[in-house]
Amino acid sequence: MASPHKAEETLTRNQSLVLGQLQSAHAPVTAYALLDKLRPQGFRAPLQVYRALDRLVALGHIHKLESINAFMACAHAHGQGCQHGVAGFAICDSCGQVSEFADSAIEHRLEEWAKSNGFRAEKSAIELHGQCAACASSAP
Amino acid sequence: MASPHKAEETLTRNQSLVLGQLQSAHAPVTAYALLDKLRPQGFRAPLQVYRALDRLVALGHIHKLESINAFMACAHAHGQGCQHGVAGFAICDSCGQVSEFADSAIEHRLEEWAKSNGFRAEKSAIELHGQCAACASSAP
DNA sequence: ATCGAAATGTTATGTTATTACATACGAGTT
DNA sequence: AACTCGTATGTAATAACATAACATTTCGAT
Repeated sequence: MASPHKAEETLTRNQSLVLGQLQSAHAPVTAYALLDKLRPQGFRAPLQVYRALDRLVALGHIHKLESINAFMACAHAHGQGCQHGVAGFAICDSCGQVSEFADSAIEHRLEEWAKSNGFRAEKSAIELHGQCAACASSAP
Repeated sequence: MASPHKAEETLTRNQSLVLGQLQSAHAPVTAYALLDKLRPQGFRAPLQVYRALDRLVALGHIHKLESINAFMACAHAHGQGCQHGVAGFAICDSCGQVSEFADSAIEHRLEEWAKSNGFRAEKSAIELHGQCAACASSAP
């Protein structure tokens, strides 16, 4: 449930390129936007992006934001097999900025629910929508 | 944040048809599946479904499951403007069954996070994936 | 060197969702 | 009835997101 990822493995060229793009963007990016950004590096088809994304998600390097069909580099350092638990995301519908957060109490409650209902949880998505502090104050 | 919905209003024909389908299905249904089921009633285009879905979500009668692009009738009664808080969903990846749950502790933690970060939350999506009790026991 | 697994490249297609614009319907008014 | 305003509908086209199927290449282990 805590979705630990596999030990650090060397990434392939495509995976590194995609991860690099996501790390330098400081906001979520869609698969097709990544494709466009990587055309200069030889990317030509959606699958090249989706395959890299799948792997990077599995390794825990990036997150998929299900409610906006976009991907973000994980906010936590990934030096040597970091493991962190359930991640939550607060997505600003005005400016697109996303904050990643972790809350062990939430994780705990989800585990409790799963346990008492016999549900074997493997992954989770927790996404808030609204307005970030900056946007909320500029558009009251 | 608790996403209360508007007072009960009479639904239009299209909205009633879509809601009816979702209530009789006891599992999530995609927009295009709804379209196919409603062709006998005269539905011909995706927009007819999407417009009804948008309204039903806004009224709180149904939920969108962001991680599977499907919709479900709200598990709670909707007699006269019921209001319930943040809903969570446990989605079985084996059989497709979904359990809706509410957890005030989780809601509280999300509100805390929003408050301390100045985030004005308007809606939330909490979705677990894994195996339901039945599937977990039959495929250990 | 050669074998097999994993990664990649390529084309086509499937699935989900929206834009843009035209038309119809219902309530309130004159 | 005719008028108008707001909401709901109908329709066509297209945009955006994602995968299937299959051929080819790469690369480590033998």
